[in-house]
Amino acid sequence: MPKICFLKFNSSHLSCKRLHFIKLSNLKAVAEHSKVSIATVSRVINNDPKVSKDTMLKVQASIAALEYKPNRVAQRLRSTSKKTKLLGLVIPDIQNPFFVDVVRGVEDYAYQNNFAVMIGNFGQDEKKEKLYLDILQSENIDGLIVAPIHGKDKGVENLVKKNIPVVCIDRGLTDIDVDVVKVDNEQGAFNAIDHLLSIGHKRIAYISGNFKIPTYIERLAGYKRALNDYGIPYDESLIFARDTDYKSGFEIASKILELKERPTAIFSGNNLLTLGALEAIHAKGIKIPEEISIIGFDDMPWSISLNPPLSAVRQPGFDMGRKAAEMLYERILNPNSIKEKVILKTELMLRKSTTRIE
Amino acid sequence: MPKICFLKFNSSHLSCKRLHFIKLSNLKAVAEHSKVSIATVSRVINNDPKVSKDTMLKVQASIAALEYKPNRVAQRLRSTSKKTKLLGLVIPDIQNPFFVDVVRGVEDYAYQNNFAVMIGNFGQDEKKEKLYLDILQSENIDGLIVAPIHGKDKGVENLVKKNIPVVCIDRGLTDIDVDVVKVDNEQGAFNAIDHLLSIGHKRIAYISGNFKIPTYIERLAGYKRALNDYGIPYDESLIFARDTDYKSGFEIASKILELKERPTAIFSGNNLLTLGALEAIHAKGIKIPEEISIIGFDDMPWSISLNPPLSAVRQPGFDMGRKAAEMLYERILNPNSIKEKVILKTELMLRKSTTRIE
DNA sequence: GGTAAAAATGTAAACGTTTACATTTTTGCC
DNA sequence: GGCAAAAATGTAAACGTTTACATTTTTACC
Repeated sequence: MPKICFLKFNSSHLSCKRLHFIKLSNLKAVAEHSKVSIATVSRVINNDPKVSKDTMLKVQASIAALEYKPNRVAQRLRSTSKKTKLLGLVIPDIQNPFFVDVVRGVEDYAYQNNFAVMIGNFGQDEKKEKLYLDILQSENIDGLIVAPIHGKDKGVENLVKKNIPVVCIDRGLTDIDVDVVKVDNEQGAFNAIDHLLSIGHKRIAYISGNFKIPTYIERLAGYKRALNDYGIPYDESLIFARDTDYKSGFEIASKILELKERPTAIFSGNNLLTLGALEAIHAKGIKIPEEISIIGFDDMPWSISLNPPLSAVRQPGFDMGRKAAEMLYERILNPNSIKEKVILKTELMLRKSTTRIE
Repeated sequence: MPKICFLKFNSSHLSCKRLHFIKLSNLKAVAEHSKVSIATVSRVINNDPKVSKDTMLKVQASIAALEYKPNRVAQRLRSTSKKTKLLGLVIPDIQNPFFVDVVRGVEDYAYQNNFAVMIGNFGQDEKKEKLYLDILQSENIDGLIVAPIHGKDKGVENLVKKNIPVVCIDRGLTDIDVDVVKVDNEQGAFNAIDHLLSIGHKRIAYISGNFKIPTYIERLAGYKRALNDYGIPYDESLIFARDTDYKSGFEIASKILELKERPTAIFSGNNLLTLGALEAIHAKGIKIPEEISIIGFDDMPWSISLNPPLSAVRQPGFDMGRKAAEMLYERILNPNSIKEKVILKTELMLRKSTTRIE
């Protein structure tokens, strides 16, 4: 870590002429300005059909003149559920470019539909996730998009039970019926391992995230299925699971590279793990793909600029976010319809980090 | 773009036993439960000293029993300014890992102080920025952290004029006095160019972001100063500015590489531009650093895993975010104190993407 | 035990909306 | 022009808090 230096200086040319507090205009002000009741103004704002064209125009003029913007807090307080236009989004790790894509997808939809988004990033910390869930509830959100910390996430379960619209992304909930948008993890992992096997690899290490997260269980299943298809016995000593971050990737890969019988390929379970593993491999001066092949789950925009260009299982993060937002909107409008599971396909992006052996 | 397939199926084992609508408890419920007035309950919640120990305990028991959580929306509506615990954060591009770090820094502070954060990502789209500023205002935020779209950002100026606490990050505002946390861009760029010059480069192309953004003007100044120190004339034909994204980086770099008299080094103005430029260079099969050197502004956690490990000017994004949040908190508590500018240092991270020539 | 001051509690009015209901105005028709 | 129905508008009560002020209870002291 670099030393950081805070240079402070104060702007001296300060002409602090008591800022005359500009009061935000409210319904009442508009009502007075256009000489109608606040109810009528409210109706104009909400496009209520039963207001005459004349008054509508008049009120709209006043709104423009006073630069009136409805107070969303009051709106939200008043109208319990519906049309308060606030979404919650709770994700495990905003450093993971995959979730950044998800955020962008959600935000894209939200922006188009005039929703605001309140984001909580819990960094796989269950207490933090709980806090964010509580806060979002107290903020009267219309609905929530969340990647539950694990399959039995009580916090998320509770929201669903309270009938708050919830859409899960990336991972579902095991004990409760809920809308989900996820990826076909099993098939995605299968494709990656299948490819490695097809080019001669037999000892393939798997750097996984924590197996409490359903995603990683599914990916392991794909790994096993591919092995099974090739008649290769499953060797548990090649499976490594810890946290889902850069550091773990680095440390696990370092350990793998020290193994007496070193695997010829690594499959790494997410973005950050892959990047950590790459650093470990480079640090030891081991050549990719000549000495070891690697495929990562999660593609990144700059995968092609890595050393070497990385082969990866691409997940459509943006689409996942956007679809989740769409589904949430549906759910808000229609709280009692049947819950839906949407499974998106992955795509194996073959680049230069894998090679045929033997 | 891969084709995306939506497999839909409905969960059939749906046991939709009319969820008995769990009503969230409110002050009134707690008051009744503990047989005091709502005012007293409110006092307990806000740690008002003038409530007797006995009642406090009694009320706290009721709060626990009913799982009461204060409604933040009502709190925010009622108490104009202060203690509503909501921050706005408006950033230009969440795909840029630098801003992700900033977000993390802000969120880190917010979490510790029980603030919620409402994020808007405007993608250098002025209309979108405007919308987010409006929304956040209507949400009665306590204060705003924002990277203004340019130095004369009217939207942000207006908020400041309305006396809403604002801290600018990454870039300031030219016409108005406001709190700012930024980086010494001029020196950062100077260091990079100085290093390139010191190892013999003379033709150094600069891929910049849009010069309406103050950051890029400052970086250009550093570029010029370094050139000047070495007595090398400034050649405007080596300066390229467009949008601040991956695509621009790719396209500009492609153009640079076609130049009859090709520069021996590239200095690229941000993260995404660098990544785009790298792809362009790799696409043409040009070797870094043998055939061309490159230094980027903005370091990334995985810079070391790029091909080759990238030399870069490191900005402390996390610290910037955290410091901004701290300053905003100060500003909220103390709206009329003197505005502050905090300038953080950059650090030149030398890796393998530059080499001595001649 | 009576008093005044201090401490604890309660009452009710805000905050800026939405909306059921009541009231007024307009319309169409004879 | 008178009438009923339809359309437009207004009134006032909510939503869940905070807080100034009023009231009650406790404390301390003689």
